[in-house]
Amino acid sequence: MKNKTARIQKIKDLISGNCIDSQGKLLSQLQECGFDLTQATLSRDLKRMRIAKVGDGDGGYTYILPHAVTPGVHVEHHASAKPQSSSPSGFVSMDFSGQFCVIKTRPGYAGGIALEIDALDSVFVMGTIAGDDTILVILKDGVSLEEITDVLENIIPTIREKTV
Amino acid sequence: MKNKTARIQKIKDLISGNCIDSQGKLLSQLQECGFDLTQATLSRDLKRMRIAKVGDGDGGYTYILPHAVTPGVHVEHHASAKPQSSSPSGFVSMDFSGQFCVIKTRPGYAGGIALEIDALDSVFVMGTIAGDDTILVILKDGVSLEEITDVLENIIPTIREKTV
DNA sequence: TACATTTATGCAAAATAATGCTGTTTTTAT
DNA sequence: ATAAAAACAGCATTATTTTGCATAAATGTA
Repeated sequence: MKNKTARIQKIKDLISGNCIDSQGKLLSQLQECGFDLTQATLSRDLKRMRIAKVGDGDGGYTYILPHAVTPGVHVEHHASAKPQSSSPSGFVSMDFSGQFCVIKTRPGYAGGIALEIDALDSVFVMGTIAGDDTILVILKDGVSLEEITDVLENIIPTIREKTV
Repeated sequence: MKNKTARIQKIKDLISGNCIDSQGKLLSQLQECGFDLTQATLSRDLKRMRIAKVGDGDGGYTYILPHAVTPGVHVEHHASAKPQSSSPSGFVSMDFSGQFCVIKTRPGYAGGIALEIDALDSVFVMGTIAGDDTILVILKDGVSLEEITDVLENIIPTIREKTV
């Protein structure tokens, strides 16, 4: 076996960092990084990792990391030091687009979580508006998904796993 | 064109209700339901809808809607269970601009209608926030008036006549 | 240690999915 | 209303992904 664990980690990095639209491309990048494998193995890795290829809304495709899938529990391999969700147990998912970010919560939690976001007093956030189970976060012009995720991660540690 | 809107809706129903692991199977089911299309068209539909195929954690694959299902109970909407076009009598008007769509309702109806919109689970809608007589629908970047109208028409048949 | 099991992989073939091109239908603009 | 543009969908073909089979590496067991 040729270091599967490191490979898996690298795949995650590549997927989340770049726009990859085929196993062939991903394979090349992995090989450039020194991993020695074939496309068949990669296909099996992706299957196990529940990584999927989806339309990117702009004519192409892109691979994405999984988000809470119904059957079973998703086990994070390198469990590591993620502080346990001390916070908003009401958080459900996050979606980003343009100048906004929409956070879905369990019914009734939106207001509370919005307050926490406001309290962060981030320069990236212009403001929030909360309903019962949805929060609209209005971002400063030009803020990226990466940036806002970094901010929100402070109160929702698991946010990266739930971002659509 | 052979009723694309209905087909799209049916695809969602099938995807969320069953475990489908290939376009071929999905195609068969659609055909059994009376839809006449080819695999090529289906492939394009899935791309536009951002539906993805992922490992199901049990040796197989399954197609999933882009919005992860809320952990816990997942209520499937069968065609029949669709919030009947009770033509929300509370609907008053719709206004569209940029990445938003504002729906005016009769006092007290906003929450209910927003729920119906959420239930559509449309790829075009990031979320909704409802007050007492107004619903703010946050759209995915780039969604057109035409697209969102098609979606909302499912629950508000008369929407085209009331769009500002 | 020696043997049985399980897990990983490569290879090549099979199965699936994506798309270029083209004729139509539907919209939009004039 | 008519022309021009955009959206759809089929067919055939190409590209990509998945998998059966066989082998090797790791793990478990007596």
